[in-house]
Amino acid sequence: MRVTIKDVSRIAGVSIKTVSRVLNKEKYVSDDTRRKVEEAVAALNFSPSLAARTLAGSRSFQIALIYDNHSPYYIHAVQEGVWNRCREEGVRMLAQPVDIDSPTLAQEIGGLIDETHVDGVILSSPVTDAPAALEELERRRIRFVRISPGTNHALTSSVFMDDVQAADDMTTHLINQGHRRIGFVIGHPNHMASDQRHFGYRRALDRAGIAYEPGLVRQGTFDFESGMEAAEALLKLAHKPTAIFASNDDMAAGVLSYAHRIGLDVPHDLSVAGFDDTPLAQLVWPPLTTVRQPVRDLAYAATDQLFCPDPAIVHQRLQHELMVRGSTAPLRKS
Amino acid sequence: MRVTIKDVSRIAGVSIKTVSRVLNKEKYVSDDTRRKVEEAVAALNFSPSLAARTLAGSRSFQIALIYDNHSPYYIHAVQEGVWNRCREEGVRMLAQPVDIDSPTLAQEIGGLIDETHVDGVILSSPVTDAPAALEELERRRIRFVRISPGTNHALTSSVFMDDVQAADDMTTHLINQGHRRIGFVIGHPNHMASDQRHFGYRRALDRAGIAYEPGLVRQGTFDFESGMEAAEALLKLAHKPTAIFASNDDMAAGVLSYAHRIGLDVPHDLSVAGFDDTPLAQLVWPPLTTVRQPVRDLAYAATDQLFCPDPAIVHQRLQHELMVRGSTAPLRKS
DNA sequence: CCCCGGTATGACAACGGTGTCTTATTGGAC
DNA sequence: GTCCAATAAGACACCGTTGTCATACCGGGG
Repeated sequence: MRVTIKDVSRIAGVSIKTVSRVLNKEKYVSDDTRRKVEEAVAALNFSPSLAARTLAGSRSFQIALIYDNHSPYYIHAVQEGVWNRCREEGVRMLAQPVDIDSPTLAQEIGGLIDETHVDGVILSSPVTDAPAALEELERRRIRFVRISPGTNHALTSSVFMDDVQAADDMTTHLINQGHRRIGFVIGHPNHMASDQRHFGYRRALDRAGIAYEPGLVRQGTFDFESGMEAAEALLKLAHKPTAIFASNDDMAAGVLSYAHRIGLDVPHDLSVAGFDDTPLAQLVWPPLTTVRQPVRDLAYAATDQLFCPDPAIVHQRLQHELMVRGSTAPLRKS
Repeated sequence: MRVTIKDVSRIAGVSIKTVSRVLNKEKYVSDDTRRKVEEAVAALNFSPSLAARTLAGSRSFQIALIYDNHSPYYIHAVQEGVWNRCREEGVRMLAQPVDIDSPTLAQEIGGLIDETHVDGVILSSPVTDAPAALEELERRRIRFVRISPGTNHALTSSVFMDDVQAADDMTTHLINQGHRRIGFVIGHPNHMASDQRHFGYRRALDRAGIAYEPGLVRQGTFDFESGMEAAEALLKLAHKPTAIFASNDDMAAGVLSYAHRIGLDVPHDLSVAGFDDTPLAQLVWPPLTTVRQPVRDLAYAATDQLFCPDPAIVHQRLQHELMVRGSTAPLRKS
């Protein structure tokens, strides 16, 4: 029924163990033998049983990607990045959604590891900051890499981008266009990134010698709705902002929507900037100036680190990119 | 190091085999023994090795979800549905992205099955219609269920929704609001659903006694850009449509965007309808009237069928839902 | 009282590979 | 020519479960 190493070894005229050696690219196999085995493998279209390899060997050729993020775009990008690196390595990816607030989180992760013997784990934000998850992984002494962790940076290897710098860059972009009154919409309070983006905004203002005005800053929750509300509050001010920087694209879309509704012309009456460069950024009019998070690359780099034989703790920062589109423009001299 | 059945059996004071029986919920275990084993399992926090179960037994407690769809929303919803059903069953889900145009598609799928011994496969559209994939699965005699297949309906079990009826319903909704000149933007030619939605549009017109005008129908490609272009073409007609029905939300957003740019008031000057009910539908102004595809439910139902012990071929149709929002309105008497 | 089917449990091989150890064969340094 | 390290390949146990078969007990019908 199933094709096994035994069949391959028979065809190639060598021992089972030698076939195993070829499969695992071990040293001490003659070129001639290697070729014979490879031909037999191809002829039989043989794929080794992962279950058997896992049971007998010390590797499982599987890693787990654990996530709890409700943005399909983000998850999709992460999966793609991890998957791409896995494919190069001939390793399977187990995608594992979890609920970081679940009281059984540690148990679920522990069970996953015991059942599947995964060789390593990728943690995607915000699971990166769930203490229960981190403790469980530590206890099991399994290697893991975190994508965009918010806390405990020293703990493990991680890859991330600099949210502070990115928000600073965007704010500076607006300042360079002549804006002085720049509104800001803070992200969801649960997200580490929200604080960092807020801080980057302040830092850029400081450097430009512009006073930070709390009245120009509103709390949002990362959704469209909250962007609209923030825009309404900001644009009803007596001394209105000439630009609004929202901490993510959904909220920026909300700002845009409200601005249109009250008849403002974006970008000439009001510049609007977002963050994340989701597809949405190009599905609104005008297309949003925003910050591209290299999510796919982060995921790829994280997986790469997981496969790296050197177990040193490494922190890798990837570069963000300012995507300047139609929603921001130089301040009109009025 | 690792906790095994042996440890459990020692603690519980029974044989290895008996523990196995409890784990697999087999008959012929006394209540007393079962309880003892369950206590030992809990005490040791034992999770059985999937690799060993797979190797020794006839099941692998894993299924594969194979997809090649570039819409993150769709994939995410499918994964969620499949995952939810798997979790109930205590089965792992292997998410496997593929490229349906790859010449090695069959080999990849074959390799996946050989390596992982998955118990079954869920095929998500459009992999559902890749002959190479179907042949390979047939050859391996593995059970699989298809989500929204476009062809070969008789071949295997499947779950789907009625795209024709949904497009018919939406068109009828517009007709009921008094519209007679209804533009239509066809979806990507590679997608089976495109034809069906187009056909549903015609059917509704027919039934209402409205002539089908090819001039009111444009080819699109499911993306924002093509929606804008189609809108431009349609709205430059001497005898303009009063409503435009786009085959998906992205294109509808494009229509909306173009309409705004030329100063039309949606929905009073023009009604716009989409299809799919992606989150985008509520991130544009006004929010889109669209059709909700029950993607998550489809995926859940498909997985349920996969687990169903009865191997009969079943076709299950799930109900769509018309989401009437702000982008459509009764025709203004002018 | 004996036999039998239903219930409850254990012994043991097998699943398909890898880890470890052993053995044989080279080719170069002395 | 001898010795040794490097190279090449095989024998065999073992990984942690499940499938199969054997065994023992129990209660009821003849």
